[in-house]
Order: sequence, then structure tokens, then C-alpha cells
Amino acid sequence: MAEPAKSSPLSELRIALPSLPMRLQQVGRFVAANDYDATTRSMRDLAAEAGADPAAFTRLAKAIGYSGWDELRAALTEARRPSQTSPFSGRAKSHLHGPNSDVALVTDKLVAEAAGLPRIPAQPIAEAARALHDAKRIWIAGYRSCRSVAELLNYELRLFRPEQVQLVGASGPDDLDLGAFRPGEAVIVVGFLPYTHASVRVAQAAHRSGATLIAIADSLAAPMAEGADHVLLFEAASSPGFFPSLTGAIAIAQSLAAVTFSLGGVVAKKRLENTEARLTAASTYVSEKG
Amino acid sequence: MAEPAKSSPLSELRIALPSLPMRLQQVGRFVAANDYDATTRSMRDLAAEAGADPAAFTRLAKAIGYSGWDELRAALTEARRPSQTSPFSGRAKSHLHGPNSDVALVTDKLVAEAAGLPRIPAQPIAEAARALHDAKRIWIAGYRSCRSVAELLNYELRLFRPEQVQLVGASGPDDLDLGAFRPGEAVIVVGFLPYTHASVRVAQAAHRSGATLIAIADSLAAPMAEGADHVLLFEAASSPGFFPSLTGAIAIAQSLAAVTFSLGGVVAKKRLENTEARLTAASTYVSEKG
DNA sequence: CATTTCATGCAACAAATGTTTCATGGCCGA
DNA sequence: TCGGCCATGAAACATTTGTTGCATGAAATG
Repeated sequence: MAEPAKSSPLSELRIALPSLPMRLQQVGRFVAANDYDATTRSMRDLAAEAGADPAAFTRLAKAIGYSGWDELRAALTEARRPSQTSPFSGRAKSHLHGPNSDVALVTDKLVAEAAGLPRIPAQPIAEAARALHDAKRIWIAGYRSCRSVAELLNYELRLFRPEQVQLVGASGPDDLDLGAFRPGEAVIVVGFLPYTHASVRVAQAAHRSGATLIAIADSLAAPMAEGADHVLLFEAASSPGFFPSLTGAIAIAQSLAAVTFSLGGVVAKKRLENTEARLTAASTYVSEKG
Repeated sequence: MAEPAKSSPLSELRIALPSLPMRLQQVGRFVAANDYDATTRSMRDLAAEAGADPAAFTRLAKAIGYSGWDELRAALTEARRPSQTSPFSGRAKSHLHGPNSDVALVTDKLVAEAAGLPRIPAQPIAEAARALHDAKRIWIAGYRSCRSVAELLNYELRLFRPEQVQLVGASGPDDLDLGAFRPGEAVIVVGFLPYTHASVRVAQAAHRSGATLIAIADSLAAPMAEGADHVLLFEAASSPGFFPSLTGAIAIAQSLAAVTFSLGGVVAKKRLENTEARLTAASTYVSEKG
């Protein structure tokens, strides 16, 4: 049996939480959500704010293996101490093997991807957003790993333009949709090497139909970028690893949605509020009260 | 008397320092150098470590305009409070309108998200990957905007473990899958504020079943993180914009897949090659030559 | 239904906290 | 040299802190 991650007092708390009495759960959640206050303010003070008995804090600490609240707070304090420069960010050069080679891999990957994001050209995104804003209808296509990007874009755009945004192939074979593209509409295609035939076919159909074609790709030479009105480039291979990085594509998709929403002004805002109200009414989300 | 400009308690201290008695200077320097301990440990404790009298701390606080040590410490505590709003949020407002406001918005968003990535803790990802490696079966759940993350993870893991990875709800109502969780399996739940009921239900079912629960969330206080064996945190609100940022979640998902693949060794490599060969044979991809 | 267990709030407790007072000793100006 | 001034440490103070014993009531157990 794998040992649970007992590195941080918060993870101990998190693990033990579900098996605790109700009031202790409530207090535990409060501590997890306000751990900075937990280290700085007094127990009674916290109890007053959480609306619980001071004794509950002592009992919580004991329930997860500490001798008392003081000891728990000391652990939280140490975990939060700033000077500790993340014991693993010591830039392990031993990438080959070692106890922390996995950690080094993750760190390198994250740093590399972070470096790639600011290199994404912002201007084309703003222009593409303008095109989306003007489009009567928006189609989105992405296959294989790029499907996640396409679906995210679809989701966010539908939040404020529910009737005008559609995934290609959402309601039947792709081929049916390919014939439905019209001038004045916009088609977004997401893809990178190796390029799927399906995405190329969507791009070509869009181009032929006279619709505005927006390509989110890793290269200007990508087949689906041919004839595109807007090409949004990201660096898929910028990070070490085994799969191309989609971080850049996601960042582009979210920026695109954000700017398009911004262009939508009060109308978009109103529609977003309606959507949110509907979701709340359907009690999709957990209430925020803790 | 008139109070000095209250930019920061530490700067007040630094300014007033030279005109103070010798002992108070010594204590003041100690506070400036150990301000984290100053906010967390007791006055007497600090006095012992600094080799000074406890009263000196009270006198220092009064000397720079506070009513007592408690008030000084409260100011230091607030100054150190982790900012819930990113340092870029202030700048975003500066160019809300203008000729290139859209471009500026995109740039800010990208820079902010890039800054957030290296802050993702790498260690938990490596540990979670180890858990995935050991799992006999892997379930993945994510709803609404988080569905894109879940599907990406599902796609990449299936590249080298096709028969052991499954999206919750992929082949019927979620409820059917919830009863299928078993000890020795792993369940990954992706979610951030506002949390959907569906994701919380999956997390609870996983915990009850004895399966290893891995949560990818924006907060340790997230409901689906309760009882989780591994929690992978990202900053959803780190960037200016209208939707929570998924860039961090995507980066985590891809790192997780990469490390898991790495742990899989030659077996995983072989399976990936098989999958690629099959896709090539089906001519899914456009040939690389011309 | 009777009994036990347990979660929970209240109140009293001892310990620790920040503050104040007081005595001491060094320093500078008459 | 004397007298006032102030910095400084030690001890006493009132408050606040974390803890624990006890009573109550609800839920589980027989």
C-alpha cells in the first residue's frame, strides 16, 4: 500500500478530514482555507470567526495526530516559512537518474513552458477575436489531443454566445457540418504535428466556403494554416517531455475567449450572467458557504 | 503627534532605526531580519533568541508609533499576508481602454500565467505519478470547463495504457461508474471554484471505495480535495480575465502524464509505439513528406 | 425501549503572553 | 563632583492563551 503524502500538515488534515465528526470537519475546512490566519491569529479568535467552539480546534489537532493546537500551528508555520527555497528547486543537474529525477523533470517542464508563453504573439489573437466578434456563427474543430483545446474554447464561448457556437462533429459525422459553413461565419481549427486528416479537411472546407478561418497551430507551415485568415502560433515542442505541450494552445484559447468576451461588451456580460444564473438555479455548483 | 507615512511597517522601522537607542536598534534589526518569526512566534521567545529583554520589543513598537508590540505585529502580519490578487491585477486596469487595449490584455494574461507555472509544486506531481503507475486502473473525472483537462489526460494516458484508463461517465451515467471504483485503482478529479456537485460526488465515491484519490484543484480547501491522497494545486485566478485560467491545470496534467510514462519504462514505450503504428496505418495523420 | 457511545458547548483552570513599574547604572552638563 | 536624565534589565501585573473536566443531548447498539 502506498504511503499517503505526509509531507505537509495540511495534507494530513485533508486526508483525515472525511472521517471526522461534522463540527471537526467544519473547523478543519476553515483551517485549510485560512491557513495563514491559522498561523498568525489566536485560537479563540479563529473560533469566533469560524463560529465554532475554541475546544474544537484543540480536538481537531489531536484528531490528526498532534499533541495539541500549538503543535499543529507550529507545523503549519514551518510549512509556510518563506525562506525555504523549495527543497527541490535546487535545479538538479542529475537528470539521468536519482531519487528526485522525476521532480526535476516536472520542474524543467514547467519552467520551459512558462518561458514559452510570453513568446506567443498577442496581436494576432486580438485580431482573431475581432473576427470572432463579427462572426454570425462560430465552428470549432480539434482532434485527438487538440480536442481538449477545442472543447474548452467551445465551452467558454458558449457561456456568452450559446446559440452561435458549435463543435464540428458534435451532432453527427463531421461531413455533415463541413457543408454547413457559410460566409460570415468563423471556423477555428486547432492542430499541431502530426496533423490529422480530419483537421485539414475542416480547414479546407472552411476556406472553400468563404468562412473566416482561424488556425491555432504550432507552425505557419501547418496544412490547416494554408489559406487561413488568422494563424495563432504556439510552441508545442518547447518543453522537455514525451508529448507536445498544449499549454500554449490553452493559453491562446483562453485569451481568445477573454478578448472576444471583452468585445461583446454589455450584451456578452448580460448573457454570461444569465447562463450563470441558470446554472446556479440548477444547483450545479456547490454553495460557497463553508 | 502626527503619524509617519504608513507605507510598510518595515520601512517605518528602517527609517526610525538610526535615531533609536542602541538596544532598540539591535532589536529592530533583529525584527527586520526575522520578520516571519516576528509574526508567528511570541515576544518572549524572540527576546530569548535575540538576547534581549522582552520589554525592548514593546518599547521598540512604541518608539515607531504603534500602541504596542501587538499592534506592530498585526501590521507585519498584514504586510506579509499572501496576496489573493495577483500583482498584475493592478496593472491590468491601467489600460482598460485605448487603441491596443486588447493586445495589452492578451499580453498581461500570458505574462501572468507564465509567472504562475513555476509556482506549481513539483513534488506532489511526481508522487501522484507514482500512484498512477501503481494503479491497476485509472478513472478520470472533470466537468464543465475542467472537462477539457480530463479529456486531455485521458487521451495521453491511453496512448500507453489503453485498457486501464477511462473517463468517468464515458460509457453511461456517472452513477454506474461511481460504484465501480476499487481499492488499488486511482481516481483523478479535476475542478476549481465554483465546484460542481458532480465532481464532489466522484471524489467522495473514490474515497469511500478505498481507491487512491488524486485531486487537481485550485485550493486545498476544495471539496474534492478532502480525503485525497494527492492534491495538485494550480492558480486558477492568477491571470486577469473573465474565466479562471486552465493553463496551470493543463500543465499539471501533461507533467503528470509525462512522469507516469517515464515510470512505465520500456513497456510504456512499446505500447506507445504500437499505438502510433496503428494510427499511422489507419492514415489518421497527414504524411510528413509534402 | 434501555443502554451505551460519542459529539459538542460551556466553564473553570493553569500556563503563557504583553505590559508596566521600579531599581540600577552610566552619561553628560553644571 | 554633583544632579538630572535616560537607557536598560528584573520582577510583578492583568490579560489572554490553550486546555480539560463536566453536563447535555443525539445517535448508535443491544
